[in-house]
Amino acid sequence: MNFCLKFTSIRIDYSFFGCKVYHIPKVRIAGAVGFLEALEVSIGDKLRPISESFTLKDHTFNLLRAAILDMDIYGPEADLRLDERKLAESLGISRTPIREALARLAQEDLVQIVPRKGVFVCRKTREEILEMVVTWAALESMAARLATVHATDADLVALRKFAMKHSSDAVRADIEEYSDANIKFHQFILKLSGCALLGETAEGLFIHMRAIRRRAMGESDRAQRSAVDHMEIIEALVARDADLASSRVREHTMRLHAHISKTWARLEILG
Amino acid sequence: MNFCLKFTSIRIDYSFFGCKVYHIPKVRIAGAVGFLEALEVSIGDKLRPISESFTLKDHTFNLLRAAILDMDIYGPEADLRLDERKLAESLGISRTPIREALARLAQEDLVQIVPRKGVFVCRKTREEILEMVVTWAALESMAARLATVHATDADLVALRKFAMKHSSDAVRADIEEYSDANIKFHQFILKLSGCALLGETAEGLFIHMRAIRRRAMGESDRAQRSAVDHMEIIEALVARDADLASSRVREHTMRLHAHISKTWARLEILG
DNA sequence: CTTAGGTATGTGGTATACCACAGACTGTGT
DNA sequence: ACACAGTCTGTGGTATACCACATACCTAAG
Repeated sequence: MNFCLKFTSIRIDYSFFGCKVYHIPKVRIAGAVGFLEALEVSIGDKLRPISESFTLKDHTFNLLRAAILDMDIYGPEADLRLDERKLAESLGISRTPIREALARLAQEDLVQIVPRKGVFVCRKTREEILEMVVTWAALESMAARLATVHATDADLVALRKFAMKHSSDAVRADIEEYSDANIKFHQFILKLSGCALLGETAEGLFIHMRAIRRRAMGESDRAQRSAVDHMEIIEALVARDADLASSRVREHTMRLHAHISKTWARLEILG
Repeated sequence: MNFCLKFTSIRIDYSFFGCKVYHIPKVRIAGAVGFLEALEVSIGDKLRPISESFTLKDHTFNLLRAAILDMDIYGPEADLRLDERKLAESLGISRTPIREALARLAQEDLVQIVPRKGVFVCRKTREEILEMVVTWAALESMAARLATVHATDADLVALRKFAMKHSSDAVRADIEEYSDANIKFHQFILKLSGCALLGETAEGLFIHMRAIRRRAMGESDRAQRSAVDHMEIIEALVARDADLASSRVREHTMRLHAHISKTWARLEILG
């Protein structure tokens, strides 16, 4: 009934190190391992600076985030409820770090916290998804513009190589694979812009997109068209034509917008 | 020495309602006021649904956020340290809601939490600021493009009216005032796009921009030029020329980029 | 005088106890 | 049979205690 992530407990018994196992001795874990190694090699030699400041809060955040993105949010009767106590039990930790992780997830609009009611995974509406695509288009078209100035010839060769390798996937492979390559292509362009923030901001959108890609990107003719689009974008980049690259990227992404706009209706009823 | 926000305690003694004051009875506050009013008017008449689900966590988040944005982060010896316990004492609440608020602030990149060290207000580097401007330009140029389709004639009249009202400010008024009007103008365009997410994403950037505007936008010739730019942008919108509006917005914002790029150097040494 | 090592203190991290509220349930009176 | 009120249970919200780590300070050996 309740939401249940398939976590295996991350609590480990480190009592053989002689330290009291009141709660998980975080940094001690890496530290202890390093110590044991050090006994057999020269001390102070290969002691990496220790995994920097691992905290349950951050770990839980990443875990939950991945789990939420992985689950099928839009299933007709997906359980969107998150139970703090059950999560705490599953992970073998207390509620505190979980609550802080949830607070961060809420800030990312991945979950909604309703006081005294519960924590719920956010399901995006059609309109919100369309707006995400628009925003994505905005970011990436700027990225393409910058890439015409910032990217090296070698960068563009690599990009073309990547695109060609996966263009064949578009016709044969399954949607999942195509979608992955597709997103990677776009991330590539964002990276070539030389503006990290563009990529990071877009990443925040991709995360949500991934959850719905199976439902919105599934037609092979789109994949074909997409491959052509990609090549044309690369041409514009190679030509160092900022306006052309920018508009081609924008139009390419807005085609996805139009596609979702048309096909999402049938999905809405599932909610 | 330590960071100290000038909070007045928000703990109030509600014991006269006969309820145990173990911790702050949140909703009860609004509820109790409503109750007293109800004694004098007809019961059940004007009882607004009560401020929905007020939580200390959210309140603290907003408080801290406002306080951080208000402080002069870039002062030569600004105290960037936040002490959880001191904040808790100042606000008259426990650390728990504060920590959750801080977790959210960290997610927004407003503060950085260093395990076992402390939580520090984030100071942006020149490069990060420049990237924010680029991203802002990306969002707003797309917004302008959409606005040429989505905005009504009445909207554009209102926009022109707003811009003209404040163009006079540009020459006489102080930078603070000009900057406020300037940001509002840009928010206006983002709103006219009809795409809320564009505005929200940009808002996340403006928040950081506000903190540095005093140091980056302070030259009157820029203000003059800015007013002209704004008018030209409006013309393009009125002409419903998507490409022109888009590029004018982009170039306008990128002029700020160039300006900061040139003038920020002297500020860097303050850090 | 310098410095390694120990100690005291303060910080954020975590666990835990308890609270108020929401909702379901149940029993009783009509 | 129904309506209503009381209770029971489960949820997130909050406060608090205690932990491990980081740091500054102090002490004693060189």
